[in-house]
Amino acid sequence: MKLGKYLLPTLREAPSDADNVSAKLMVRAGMIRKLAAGIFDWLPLGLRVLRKVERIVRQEMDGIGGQEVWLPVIQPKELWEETGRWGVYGKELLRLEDRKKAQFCFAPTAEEVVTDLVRKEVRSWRQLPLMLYQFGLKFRDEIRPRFGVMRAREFLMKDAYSFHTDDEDATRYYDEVYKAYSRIFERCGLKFKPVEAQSGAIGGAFSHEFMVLAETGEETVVSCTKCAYAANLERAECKAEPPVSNGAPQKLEDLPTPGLYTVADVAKLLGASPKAFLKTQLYVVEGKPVMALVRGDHELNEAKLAKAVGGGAMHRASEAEYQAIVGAKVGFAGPVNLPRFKTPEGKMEEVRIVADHSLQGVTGAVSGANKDDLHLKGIAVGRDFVPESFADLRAAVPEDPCPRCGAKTEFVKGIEVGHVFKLGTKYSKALEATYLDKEQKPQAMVMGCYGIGVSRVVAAAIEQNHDEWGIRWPAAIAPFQVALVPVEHDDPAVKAEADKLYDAFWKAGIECLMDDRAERPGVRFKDIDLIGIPYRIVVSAKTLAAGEVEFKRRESKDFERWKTADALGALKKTLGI
RNA sequence: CGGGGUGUAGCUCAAUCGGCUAGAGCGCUUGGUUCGGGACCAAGAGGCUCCCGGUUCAAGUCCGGGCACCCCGACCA
Repeated sequence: MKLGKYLLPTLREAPSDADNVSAKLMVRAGMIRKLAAGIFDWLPLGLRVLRKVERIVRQEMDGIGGQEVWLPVIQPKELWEETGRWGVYGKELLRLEDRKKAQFCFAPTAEEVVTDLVRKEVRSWRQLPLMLYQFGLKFRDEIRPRFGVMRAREFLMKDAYSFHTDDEDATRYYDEVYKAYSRIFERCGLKFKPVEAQSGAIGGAFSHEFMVLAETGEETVVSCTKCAYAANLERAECKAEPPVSNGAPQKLEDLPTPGLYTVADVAKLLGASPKAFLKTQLYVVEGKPVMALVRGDHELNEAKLAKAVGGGAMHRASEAEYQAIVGAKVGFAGPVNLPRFKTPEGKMEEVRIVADHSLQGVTGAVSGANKDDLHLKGIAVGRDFVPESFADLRAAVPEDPCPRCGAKTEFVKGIEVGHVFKLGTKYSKALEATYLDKEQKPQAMVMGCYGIGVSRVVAAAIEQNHDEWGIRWPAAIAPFQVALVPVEHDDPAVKAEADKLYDAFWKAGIECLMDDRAERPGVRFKDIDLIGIPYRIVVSAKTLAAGEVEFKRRESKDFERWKTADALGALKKTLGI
C-alpha cells in the first residue's frame, strides 16, 4: 500500500471526546472515527488490524473443530420469548419493528438463534459434539458507552456455541476452548490472565473471563500472589471469618441515636469498632423485600447477593420502598423486630433476611431498631433473629487471603476480552433442542458458549502497547509488517530503489506500507511511529551512496544498515519467515 | 435513568459588560524557499456559532424548550 492515496487521516491532536489512551490513539492514527455514541466507522488501517485478530481467532476456532457460520443480526421476538429473555434482557436489547409491525431485536448475542438452528437440523447423538461459531456484529444499547471501541454499543464479536451429549463432554470441550483462547491471546501478543467469573445475564453453571492486564482496565481482578487462583472481584470468594468477639452475650437494649444513621457515626458514639455492627441493606427481589446483612466494616457484593437469593429481577430499595418496608428513616433498619410486609396478593409475610457467613454466631452486635433515631445493642445472631441463610455476601478486599491457598492476594486491573461459559441445558431445554441417544430416547443437549470481543482486543492491545509517540503493535496484529520511507521523494535513484524494495516485499508476501507522500521526512516518521508499524526501512540518497538502506525497530532508538541487495533477506529473517 | 459539564471552521480552542465585518493555531489549496524527527514566507478556501422559540435598537453571548456529546453511579465481549 502506498500512503499517497491511502485513506489515513492522522491527527496531531486527539478529539476532545476521545476518553482513553486507545481511543485517542485509534482516532489519531486514522483507524476509527466516531459516528455516534458507541458507534464507529472503521477506516482501512483499523480494519486491517481487526482482520488480523479475526484471522488468528478463526484459525484457533477451526483448530478445535469449530465450524464457521453467519447468523442474522435481526432476530424475531418469538425466539427470544421462548427463552424468556425478551422480558428480562432489558433496555440493553435494541428492539425494532418491521413494516408489518412484527417485532425484532438487533442481536446482542446469538444463543437463541443458534440453538434454534441446531434443534431443527441436529437429531442424533452421532452428530454431536458440534461447535458453531461466527464473527458477528453485535449491538448492546449500553447506558454509557465510553472508551472508544472498548465499550462500544456496536462491536464485532466472535461468538461460539457448542452442543454435547452430556455434561462430561461439555466440560472436556470447555477446557479445549479455554486452551484455544489462551493461544489466541498469546498469539495476539497480549499479557492476559484467565479468571473465574460471574456468569451474568447469559446464565450457566460456571465461567471464566480472559482479562488483558492494563492499568486502564474497567475490571478488578483478585489474584493470588502464590497459586493460580484469580477471579473477577464480582465473584472473588471470601472465606468465612470466625465471629468477632464483642464480650459475653449481652441483653438486648435500646440505643438512642438521634440523627446518627451511618455505621461510622454510631460506632463513634459508642466508642466501638465497626466490626460490632450489622450493616443492613434492603433490596427488592422479584417484587419482594430482602434484607442483606454484612459486618459493619465490610461492603456488600450485589452479585453475590443476587446468587444467594436465587436470581431474578433485583434492585436496591429506593428511599420510599425502604421506609415502607421498615417503617423508619433510611439508616435505622435492622434484622430484629422487622415488621412483616404485605404481598401484592394481600398476605402478610416475613421479610427474607440473608446474612454474610462471617456473622454466624456473633453476639453483642449493634444494628438499627426499625424506629427513627434508635439502634439496638447486644444483638445475638440466632437468638434475636434467625436469617434465612448465611452466605458469602461481602466484597473481597486486598487484605483477604487467597480462598484456595491462604496466601496474600493482590488487586489488578483488567480488560475483559473473552468469556467462556458452561451453559448446561438452560437454552436447550427452553428451546427443546434435543437429540436421540443410543436408546432412542430424546435428551436435552448440553451447551457451552464462548465469546471474544474482537474489536475490543484491538483497543486492549493498544492499551498495553503504546508509548509517548503512539501505538506499538505486537507483530502478529500490526496493520502492516514494515514501513518504507523514501526520504528524497523526488530523487529518481531513491524512488527507484524504494519502488524496487516495495515490489520485492509484496512479492515475498510481506505487507509493506510505503510513505510516498511529498511530506518532509519528520512528518512521515512521526506518522509511521504513531500508527505503530513494527519495522521501518528508510531509503535515502545518503545511505544509497553506500549501497545501503536503514532499518529501525519501532521500540528501539538504534539503527541498522543493510545492503540494499540483502534487504529482503534480512527483513525476512527479522520477521521469521 | 439520576447528578455535573460542554456544544463556535476538518481538529484544538478564543471572542471583555449583550455592541464593529466571529478570530487564532494546526490541517487543507496555490506559489515560492526548504528537506533525516510534526519547517518558513506569501496568497487563498473553509462558519445556519447544535436546533426551535423568546427578550432586545442589537444575541455566539441573556431566557425557555429540545437534541447531541463528555464526566460521576447500576450492565457486558
